[in-house]
Amino acid sequence: MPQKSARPRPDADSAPTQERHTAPAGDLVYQEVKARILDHRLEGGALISEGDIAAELQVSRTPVREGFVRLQAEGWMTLYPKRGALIRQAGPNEARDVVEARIVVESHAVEAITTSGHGQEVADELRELIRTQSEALDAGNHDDFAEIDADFHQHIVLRAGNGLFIDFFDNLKDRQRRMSARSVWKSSEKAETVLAHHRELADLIAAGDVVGFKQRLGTHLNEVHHRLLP
Amino acid sequence: MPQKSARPRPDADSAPTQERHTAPAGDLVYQEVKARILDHRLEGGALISEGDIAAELQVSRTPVREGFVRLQAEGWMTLYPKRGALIRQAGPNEARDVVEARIVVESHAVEAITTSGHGQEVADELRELIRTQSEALDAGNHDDFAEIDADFHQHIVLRAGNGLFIDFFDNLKDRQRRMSARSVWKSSEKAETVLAHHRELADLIAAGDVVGFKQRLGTHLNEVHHRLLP
DNA sequence: AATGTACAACTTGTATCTATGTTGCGTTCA
DNA sequence: TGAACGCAACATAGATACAAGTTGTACATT
Repeated sequence: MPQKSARPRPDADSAPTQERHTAPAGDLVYQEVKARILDHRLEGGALISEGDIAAELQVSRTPVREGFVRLQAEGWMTLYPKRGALIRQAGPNEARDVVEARIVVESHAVEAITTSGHGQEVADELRELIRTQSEALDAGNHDDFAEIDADFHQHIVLRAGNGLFIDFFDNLKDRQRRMSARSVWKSSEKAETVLAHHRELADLIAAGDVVGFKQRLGTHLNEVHHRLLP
Repeated sequence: MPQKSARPRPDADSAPTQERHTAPAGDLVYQEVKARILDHRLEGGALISEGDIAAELQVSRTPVREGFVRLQAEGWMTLYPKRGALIRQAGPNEARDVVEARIVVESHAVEAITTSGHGQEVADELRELIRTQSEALDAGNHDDFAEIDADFHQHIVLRAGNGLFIDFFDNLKDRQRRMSARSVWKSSEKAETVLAHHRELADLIAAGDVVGFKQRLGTHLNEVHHRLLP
C-alpha cells in the first residue's frame, strides 16, 4: 500500500512552473567544483574541505555538502567522515576502460540506428555537424572544435534512443574530458585527421556497415588517445 | 596550478581509519527510501517531502536532504524547488532499454572474458553459482534464488573487469529489480527453466561462443520478462 | 456564474549552532 | 633517543532556525 498516496503532483516529470532567477547555491558548488576537477585545477588525490569551498564561493557549508554528495554519487570524489573530501584519482585502467566502453556503446548505437532504418538520416545529420566543425577549425575556434567533436559522438548515442546509454555516455564524456583536458587541437593537421575520420565514420553509418564502424572507431579513438598521452 | 595543493592525504582511495559503530543517518535515509522505491512502497509519480521522511525516520531534514540528492543523482527522483521530491516513473521504454543495455553489456563482457582466455575459469565459477542457486530452490528459499540469479549476471560483468561497466550494470540491476519486484519464482517449473538457461549460457562461455551467448541471453531475458509483464 | 485576489499552509534553501570524531604535535616520561 | 600521552586545531554530522517560494482555497468583485 502506498505510503501516503501523494498530494497533487506536478504531472509526471514536467518542468518546474517557474524558472529561477538566482542559481541555487548547491548547483553552483556542484558545477564549479566539477569544472575544477575536469580541468585539473583540482588534481586527483587532493583532499579538500567543505569550509574551504564554502569560504571561497561565499556560501554556507550546507550547499557545499549538497554539491559534494552529488559529486561523490557520480564518482568524482570520496567523502571521508570527519576528514574531508578526496578527489578521486583517474585510476590506471580508466583510459582503457573509457575507450572500451565508448566503442561498445557507440557501435551498438550504430547497429540500432541502421537496423531501424535511420542510417542515412543520421549520417546526414553527422555530416552537418562535421561541416560546422570544419568551419570552427577554419575560424581558429579551437574550443568550439573540441566541443563539436564531442557532440559528434554523442549525437550517435542520442539518436539510438536508449536513455540509459545516453546517461552513461554523458559520464564517459566527462571522464574523457578530464583525461584529455590538457591537450588542444592546435595543430590543424591533427584536426584535419579527426575530421577525416569522422567523415569515414559517417559514411560507414550511411552504408550500414556496423563492423566497419566498430573497427574504424577503435582506431580513431586509439589514435587520438596516443597523441595525447605519450 | 593546484588550488591549495592539499594537506596530507589518506593514501589514495584507502578506507577510513576507523569503522563507524552507528550507521550514518544520511545512508539510512538513502537506503530506506531507495528500498521503498524499488519494492513499490513508493510508487512512481508520488510526491514526497523531506519533512515526512524526516519525521518517519526520526532524523532531521539535513540527512534526508543528503539522501534525496543522492537518489536524484542516480535518477530515482526529481527534486522540484519548494515543491517536493517526485519519484520518477519507470518510463514507457525503460523495460526495453534495460534489456537492450543488459544484452550489450553482458555480451561484451563475455567477449572480453573469452578473448583474454578466461572463459573456462569463469564458466566454472558460474556453474558453482548455479549449483548454489539450485540448492536454494530445493530449500524453497525464493529470496536467495532471486538474489543468486542477479549475481549470476553480475558476475559475468564483474569478471570482465571494466569498472565503468560494473557501475553501470549496478544501475541496470536496480532498475530491473524495480520492474520485476512484484513477481517471485514461486513456480519451480519456471525456476528450473531459468536454471537451464543459465547452464546453457555458462556452456556457451566455456565454448567461447560470443554470438551464441548473445542470442541465448536475448531469448532468456525476453522470456523471463514476458512472464512478468503479461 | 466566472474571475481575480489575498492569505494560510506547506515546502524547500540556506545559515548557523552544537556535538563529536580525527589528526598532528608538543610534552613528558622511561 | 624514542614511545606514549594529552590537547588544541580542524573537519564533518546532524539539528534547528529562519527566510522565501508555491499552491490551493476562501472570498470579494464583476
